[in-house]
Amino acid sequence: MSPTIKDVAKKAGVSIATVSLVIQNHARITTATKTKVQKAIKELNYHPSRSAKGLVTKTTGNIGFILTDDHFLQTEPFYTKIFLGTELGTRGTNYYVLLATIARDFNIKDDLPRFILERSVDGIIVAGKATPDFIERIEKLDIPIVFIDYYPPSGNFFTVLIDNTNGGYIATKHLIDLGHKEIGFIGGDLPHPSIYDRFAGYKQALESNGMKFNKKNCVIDEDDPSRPNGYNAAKKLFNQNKKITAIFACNDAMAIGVMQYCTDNKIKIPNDVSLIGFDDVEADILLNPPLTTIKVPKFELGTEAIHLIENVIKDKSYHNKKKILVPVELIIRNSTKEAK
Amino acid sequence: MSPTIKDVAKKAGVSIATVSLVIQNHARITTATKTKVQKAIKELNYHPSRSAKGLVTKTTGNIGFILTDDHFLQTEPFYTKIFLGTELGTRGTNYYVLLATIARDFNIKDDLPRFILERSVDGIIVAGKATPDFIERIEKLDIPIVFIDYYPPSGNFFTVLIDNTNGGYIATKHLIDLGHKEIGFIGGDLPHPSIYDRFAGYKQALESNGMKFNKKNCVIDEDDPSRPNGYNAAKKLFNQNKKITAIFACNDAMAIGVMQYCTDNKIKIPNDVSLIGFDDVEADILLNPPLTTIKVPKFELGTEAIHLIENVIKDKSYHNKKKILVPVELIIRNSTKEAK
DNA sequence: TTGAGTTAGTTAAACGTTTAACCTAGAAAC
DNA sequence: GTTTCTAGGTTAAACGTTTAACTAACTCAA
Repeated sequence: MSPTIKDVAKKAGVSIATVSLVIQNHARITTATKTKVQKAIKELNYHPSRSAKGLVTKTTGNIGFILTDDHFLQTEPFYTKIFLGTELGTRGTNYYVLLATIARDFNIKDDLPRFILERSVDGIIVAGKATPDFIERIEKLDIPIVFIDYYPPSGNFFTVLIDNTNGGYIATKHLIDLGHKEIGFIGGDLPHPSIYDRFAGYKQALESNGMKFNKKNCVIDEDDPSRPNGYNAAKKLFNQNKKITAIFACNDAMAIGVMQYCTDNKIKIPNDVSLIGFDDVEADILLNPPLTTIKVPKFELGTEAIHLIENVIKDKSYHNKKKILVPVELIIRNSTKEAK
Repeated sequence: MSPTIKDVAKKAGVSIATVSLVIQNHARITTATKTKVQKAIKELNYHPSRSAKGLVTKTTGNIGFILTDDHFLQTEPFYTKIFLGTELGTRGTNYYVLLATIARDFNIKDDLPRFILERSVDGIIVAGKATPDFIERIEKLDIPIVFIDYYPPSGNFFTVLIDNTNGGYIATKHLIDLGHKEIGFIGGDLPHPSIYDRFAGYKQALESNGMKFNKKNCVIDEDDPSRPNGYNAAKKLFNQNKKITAIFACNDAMAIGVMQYCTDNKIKIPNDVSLIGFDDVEADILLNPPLTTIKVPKFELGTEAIHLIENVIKDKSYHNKKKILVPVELIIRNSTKEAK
C-alpha cells in the first residue's frame, strides 16, 4: 500500500498536521522540522492522495478542455495542437487536463461534457468558437472559464487570442512589399472574430500603405473557411477581378483550396499569382509550392491558457490580464514572389 | 453547494447506504426503492463525489495515456489520433484519460509521468515503442498496462496491434496484381515489430505469388522510418536496382520521402514507378499524386485499448484476449498504376 | 517577576463515499 | 407455534487529507 501522511508523521516524529503544513510550505514551520519532514517524505516516497485532498478542499486538480467535435475530427490538427500545448503547460503545476468534445451546434437540449456534470474539473478551457447556448450554460456554472481563439460576443471573458489583426496586417504588407497592386482577400465565416480581425488587418495594411480597399478584390461570403470553400471563393474572385496578382486567404485551409483551383485552371503559383495563408498548418510544406503563411504558435496558446486559468482558479478576483494576445509571425516560403 | 448522498437519502427517505447500493445497482435493492432513489437523484441533479469514492475504493477513475515526446511533437498526428480514439472510448464509461509524455530515450534516471508517481491512474496505456528501461519500471508497478502499436519483446502483455503482416501482404499483393515484377521495399527501424511484420508481409506476398525475394530490392538499414530517411533509402534502392517499377514503403512518412526523391530526379509517379505507403496519414491526399496506402484505423486502436484496459482493471485475472489485432484496409489512390 | 504577545506545533472535526456486519420482518419448514 | 431462513434494508467504521481552534513554550517590556 502507498504510504500515507500518517506514516510520514510517524517517521518524522511530528503530527500529521505538521506534515500537511510542510507540504503546503506554510510559514508556521521552522526550517528544521521542514527538512526533517521532507526527508521522511522522500525516504518513504510519499505522494499525497488526491482524493483525500479533494474531499476536504473540494477541488479536483483537473482542468477540462472542450472542443467542438468538428475541430476534434478535422484533418488539420490545429486545436489538438493547442490541447497538447495545455498538456505542456501543466508541467510544474499540479493539474491534469481532461479532454471532451461537444457538438458543433450545441443547443439547449444537449448534455454538457461529463466532467462538468460530475464536477470533476476546477476550471474549463474552451477552444474555438462555441454556440451561444453552450456559453450561456457554462457561464452559470460558477467555475473559472478561459476561451482560446474565440471571444464570445456576449461578455467579458478571460481569453487567449491570436493577434489576428496584426497577422492580417503583416500578411498583406508582405504582398504589398513584393510590389503587388491588386491583392485579393478570401474569407469565410466573417462573423467569427478571428476572421473578422484578419480582414481588418488586411484593410488596414492597404490603407496605411496608400492603397484603396476594393470590394471587388474580396470574396467573404463563404460560410466556413474550409478547403472546398477556398476553391469556390477563388473561382468567384477571379471572375470579379481578372487582374488579381496576389491573394491573402484567411486561413491555410482556404489557401489550399485556392491552390487547387489554380492548379486546375493553369494559374501558376507564385509566377502568376502570389498566395499567402494563415495558421501555418502541417501540410503547408508538403504543398507544391510550399505555402507562405502566418505562423500561429499553437502550443503557446495552450500553455498560456493554462497559466491564465491557474491564476483565475487561485484568485477568484483575478483580473490583471483578461485578454492575452499571442503574437504571430510571417513565414515566407515559395508561394509568394515579387510582382512582375 | 452540490447535493451529497445525504441529501438524496433524506429526500428518498432511505439510508445513505441504500442510495450507494442503488447507484451500484446492487441486487439487494427492490425495484420500488430503486426507482424512488433514482427519482431523488434526478430531482436533485446529484452526482457522486469522485474524491469521496476514490478515497474509500482506492481508485481514481483515470487512465493514463503515455506517448514518447517525439511522437507527441511529430508532424503527423498518428499517435495523437489514437489518443483521441481513447477519448471516444471513454464515453459510456466512468473513466477520464490523462495524457503524458516521456523522453524517447527514457532511461533509468528519468522520472515516470506525474500521474504514475502520484498514483492518479487506475491503469496505463502506452502508445508506440518505448525503451526497455521504461517498460521494466512500469512493469513493477502492479497496475494494469495496455500497449498500443508495440509489442515489447520482454514478455506477455496486453496489447492492441495493427495487423501489420496482413497489411504488408495486401500492399505488396496490390503491386503484384498491377503486374509489377521488380518490387522494392523501403524500411527503417527493422527491429520494431510493426516494421518487421510489414516486411514479413511483403516477403510472404512475393513468395506465395511465385516471385522470389531479392535482397537487392530492399533498403532496410535506415534507423528511423522518417521522411528524410525515405529520401535516402530511395536513392540507395535505385542504385541497387535500376529496374525497380514499384515500391512499398513501410510507412507514409518514408513514402513521402521517396516521392520527393522521385520528383527531384524526374522519376514520374505512377508512370515510371508505382508507390504505396502504410498508415494513411492526413497529408496523403494532398500529395501529388495522392498516395495509395494501407489505412490503419487510428481511432479504433484507441477505443479498443480503452475497452481492453477496462476489462483488465475490472478483473485482475482477465486473460481472454491479451492481443487484439485491428484489421487494415487498402486505399487505392493515384500513386500506383499497372506496370508498363 | 509578571503577564502580554508571539511562535511553532498539535488536536480533532470534517469532507462524502463504500461496505462489512448487523438487524428486522415476513416466509417457509416442521 | 416455534424455529430457521431469507430478503431488504441500516449502522457505523474507515479511507487520507485540511484547517480552525487550541496549547505550550518562549520572548520581552515594564
